[in-house]
Amino acid sequence: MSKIREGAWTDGDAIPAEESLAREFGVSRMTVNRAIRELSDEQIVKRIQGSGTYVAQHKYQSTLVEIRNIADEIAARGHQHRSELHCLERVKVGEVLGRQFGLKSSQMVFHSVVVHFENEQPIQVEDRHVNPSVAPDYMAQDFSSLTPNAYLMRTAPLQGVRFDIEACLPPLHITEMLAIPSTEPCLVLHRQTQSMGQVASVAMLWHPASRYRFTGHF
Amino acid sequence: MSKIREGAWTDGDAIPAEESLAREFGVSRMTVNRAIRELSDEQIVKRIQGSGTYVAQHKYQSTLVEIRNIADEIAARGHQHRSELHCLERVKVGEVLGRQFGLKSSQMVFHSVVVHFENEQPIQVEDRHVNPSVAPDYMAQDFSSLTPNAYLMRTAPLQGVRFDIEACLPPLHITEMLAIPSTEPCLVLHRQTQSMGQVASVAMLWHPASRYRFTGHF
DNA sequence: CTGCAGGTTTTGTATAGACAAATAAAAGCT
DNA sequence: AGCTTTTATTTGTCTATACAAAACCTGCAG
Repeated sequence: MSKIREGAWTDGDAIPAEESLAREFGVSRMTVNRAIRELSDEQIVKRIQGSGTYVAQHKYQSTLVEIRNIADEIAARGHQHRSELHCLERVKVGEVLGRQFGLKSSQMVFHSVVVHFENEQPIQVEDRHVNPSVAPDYMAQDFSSLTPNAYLMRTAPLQGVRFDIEACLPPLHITEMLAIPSTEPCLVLHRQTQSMGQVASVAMLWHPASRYRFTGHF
Repeated sequence: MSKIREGAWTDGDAIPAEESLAREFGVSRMTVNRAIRELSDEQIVKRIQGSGTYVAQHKYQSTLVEIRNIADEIAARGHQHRSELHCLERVKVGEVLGRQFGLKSSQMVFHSVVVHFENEQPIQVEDRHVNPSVAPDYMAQDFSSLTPNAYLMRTAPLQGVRFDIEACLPPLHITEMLAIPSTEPCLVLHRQTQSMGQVASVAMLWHPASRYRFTGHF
């Protein structure tokens, strides 16, 4: 009854009032109310009493690993975020990654390495491979002002995520970027995102054990 | 308006009809309908048109860290589970744990340490403290046949969970129980469960990095 | 006793109307 | 201009009623 907006006006900020929708579709306001309330339960729209209802950007999140910008996460803690681009290139995807992307090992993908700082302390190394057919302009982005994650989120609508978390003793180049001793373990989030029916991105996110943990509740 | 059942008739199978509830509380049937529908959305009750509404057993699970028995998890992989009880005692809760439990540091709690094996390989050290007022018979259980987790799940209805995941270099006694070198990091799940309005249990689950990872998708 | 038909109960959904509560906008005052 | 007060808009909630759909129950026919 009210799935018109799925493809249509997915803006960021406005929806007609209940009464106009009721008149437009020839149903009662209670019916519109319930429909919109259910959309609100699903976090698809946000309602503010006295103001109106606004479409919310879809925030895919699981209890634990919500797909959210590390920059936003740091900002939410009231801290300062900065990132350093260490690498941005086109590479052959290779055998192992190729299987994850569903590509032949000779095909090319984008590869970026970004280090994220929280209050000038390195907190995450983001080693990411991106499917060019999903984000063809990936290489042209300025990743000092926009994180790769944020760019992908806005470019390709997220359809699904697979991830796993493990503890690792990091290789040398990771310890250097994170400025930790080689004996300190890392918490590694391996994340594969899907978009437009393909694997959009495969990322390894390295966090120093002493400065990072995943947390959640329900 | 309809939180009567929280403490009351949590059976397995029956609730008065909407109309009787409406009469009982002096509200309209639509109001009752909405209230019960919301309970149904939360999976607290199950409704069958034409039949009635029945209270459902709660199944708490998150995408990643579903509160599930490690024994079941291992069985689901087609492997064999065995556990060793290393410790079962009453101890003073102390300062730090006391804060988590909301108890005074001099009060007593139960403490158990169990090592879980998958195909005879140690895979988890479960170091758990339990609130006696939630599970007074905890010490009398036979934890070789039933995991502490399984016992708590059946004894105390789960209301909420807080957890975090970190990477740690394990202390010596953990490396011994897991039979790993002292240089191997551990993936540590720290989990606090709530039940009957109190903190029921605080657990630290140690997993060797080489043999365990958390995984999920959505 | 079995099987089918019809009636009853119960949930599902929709409607029009009313008032409360929160926000936003406009008007008025200093 | 800056502030306060009033007004309008919009969502939140509840009500009483009506009919549809599914499951259940009862009685009748064979």
